[in-house]
Amino acid sequence: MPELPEVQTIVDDLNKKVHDYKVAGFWTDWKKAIKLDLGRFKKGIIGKRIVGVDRRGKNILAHLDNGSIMHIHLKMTGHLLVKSKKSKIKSYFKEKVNQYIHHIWYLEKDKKKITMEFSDLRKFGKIRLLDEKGLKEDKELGSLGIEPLSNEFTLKGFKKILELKRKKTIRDILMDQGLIAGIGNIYASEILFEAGILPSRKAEDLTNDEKKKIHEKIRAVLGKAIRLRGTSDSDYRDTDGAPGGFQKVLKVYNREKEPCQRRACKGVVKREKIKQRSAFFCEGCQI
DNA sequence: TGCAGTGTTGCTTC
DNA sequence: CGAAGCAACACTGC
Repeated sequence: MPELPEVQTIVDDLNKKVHDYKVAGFWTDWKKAIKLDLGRFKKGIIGKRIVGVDRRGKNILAHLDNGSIMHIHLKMTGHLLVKSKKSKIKSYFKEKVNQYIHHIWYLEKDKKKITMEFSDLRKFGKIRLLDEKGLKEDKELGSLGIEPLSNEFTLKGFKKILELKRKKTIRDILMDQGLIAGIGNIYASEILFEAGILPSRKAEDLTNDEKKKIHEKIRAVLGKAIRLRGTSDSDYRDTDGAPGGFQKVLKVYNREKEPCQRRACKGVVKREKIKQRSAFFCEGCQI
């Protein structure tokens, strides 16, 4: 399940792999994922060059040379794989990812031909096409909150969010895309563990020191996860089909009943359903 | 065998 | 307005 670090890894790789490539063709067997008429979508992308890729929260934005933007959301099980004749498909990659490819972009630069393939087991992923104006006015992207790794995400700004949503739990706030963009279940769990704060704590009950700690850990955990190329706890893969590395250093997420990894803590990792979703935390050292 | 669980987000309902 | 529940899917695990 790609969250900010996974999407950032994909974006960085795409900038290396598909930059300046022209869309020569597009194939799909799951039209439902494309949020406009297929003919219009194809017409809008074919013949256009990809001039850059970036992201907003968990959303991938591929900019084309006519100013329009392909907006891709991988949702829970989406992968973007870039393949050339030369690229070696690793064995762990064949197991799963390949059989769920529902969309293929055929890309060309000079004589080089590659593909970008969207694998999506559960078919929740979606693809949109926006023009420059549409991007600015877009309701969906426009409603996203602050980028937690940007310079604008100051402690002061974070405190303001907590003040605004004082009745909500810190976990809900971290995962609310309209407040802070890009954090999902995995990183919310890990951030709160590192900060030593229980997910059920209400924003209004946090001390200044605790707020500062959480703010610090948001940036530290996301930063470290990007350096490790994301978390492949279940099925995330990068554009080579390779897993990330952060799952090896997860402290609480999906580690129910394991002893807490913090030195001197005799606690055990708990899993609790909070609003239909599992929260992972250590009873011993998160307060 | 069968059914709950899984996670992201938008839509519906109250 | 906000919160809660559910649907969009398909596979895993108990």
